[in-house]
Amino acid sequence: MPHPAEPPPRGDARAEQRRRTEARILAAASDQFVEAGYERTTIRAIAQAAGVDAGLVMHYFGSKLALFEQVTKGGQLPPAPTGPPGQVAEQILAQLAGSLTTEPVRSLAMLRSMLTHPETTQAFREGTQRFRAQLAAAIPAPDADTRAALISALIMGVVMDRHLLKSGGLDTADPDQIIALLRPVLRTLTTADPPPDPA
Amino acid sequence: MPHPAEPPPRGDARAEQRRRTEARILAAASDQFVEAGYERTTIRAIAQAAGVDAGLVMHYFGSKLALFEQVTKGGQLPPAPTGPPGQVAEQILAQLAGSLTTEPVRSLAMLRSMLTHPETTQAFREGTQRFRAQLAAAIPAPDADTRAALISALIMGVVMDRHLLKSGGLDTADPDQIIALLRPVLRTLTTADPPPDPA
DNA sequence: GTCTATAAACCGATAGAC
DNA sequence: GTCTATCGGTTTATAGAC
Repeated sequence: MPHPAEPPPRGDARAEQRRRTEARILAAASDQFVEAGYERTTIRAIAQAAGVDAGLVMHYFGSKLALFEQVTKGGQLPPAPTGPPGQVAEQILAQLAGSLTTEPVRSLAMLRSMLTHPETTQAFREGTQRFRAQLAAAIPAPDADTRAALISALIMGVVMDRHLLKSGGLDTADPDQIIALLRPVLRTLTTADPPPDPA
Repeated sequence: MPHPAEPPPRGDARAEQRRRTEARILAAASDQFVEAGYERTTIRAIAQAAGVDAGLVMHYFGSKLALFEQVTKGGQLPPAPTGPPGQVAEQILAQLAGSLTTEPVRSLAMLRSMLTHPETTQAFREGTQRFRAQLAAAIPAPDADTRAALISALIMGVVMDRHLLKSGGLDTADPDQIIALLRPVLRTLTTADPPPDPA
């Protein structure tokens, strides 16, 4: 990834240095926010972890909230589960399988502060609403809304337990086993009829 | 103290007055902790909501942490899902039905601060582990541990979305509808293997 | 570009008056 | 039993030196 938008003119050591320290601060901030949440994370701790001064962090990002929003920017729920009704379950399972192995840092930062930081609560709420709406549209059932809400809550609980709570249940389990156990569950929730009647 | 939990003998207006204000403070603290979590809740705000001074709150409960522990004391997950393997699903559904309607204040206070307050994280972790162990013992399957962990995560996600996140999905849904939709899900997770899907 | 010094606000907790 | 006054610590954020 050479230069995405603004290619630094050749030999501009200043801008390059700034870009590096800024990235280092951002990485340190991500770790802290994911680990301790918004309130308990301090600018001082971020600066220390990044090897710089606290004033510099403020000078780059303006405020603690702005830095947090930079970290969580784009950390929404996965795009969309649109598709043919029969394949919705498999699409969700594929997305979840990815979430179980590779940790989406932005999403984890949002998840951690979801319950205690008002702005994050609202952001997550809106993301969940969009996710549910699209998912419900792909479920052919009169109570599709509630089904989509349950699937959303299930995914949230699973990801949260595995990556944040680490209670010893899902964080040590095999992802393939989790997916295999959730397959019939998601089939049940995404299809209308409980009795197996393939006609 | 001769009578710790006993009602004041008779005519002891002082003790009665104290008991009342103490209960008022405790109620205000519960509200604040459930609503805003441990970090954002302040002793001053609790005192103001209770109509007393901040110093009095400290004088009664000693510290903010002690007050929080008083609020969350006994706010664990429901006791135990022991029983015959065929009835485990129904027992869980019955417990969950109760959690959906009547709000367990102590549990909600724990849930709110579960991700951001270290002591609460640990307490919830231990409670979850006990719950999972007992549940897994009642599931006749080689991967009972993972099944129990998924059920635990599902319950957590559902209760959290309904009472805390209030994203508009499960908080507005009918409890009976939620239970009905989760019945086949829990049957699937608590029984080893229904006959493979009809092809 | 980076750091030092400091301002301004808020917190939990303590001591003591009434 | 309840409240006033205050201490000591931590926080974000700002202003300016190097």
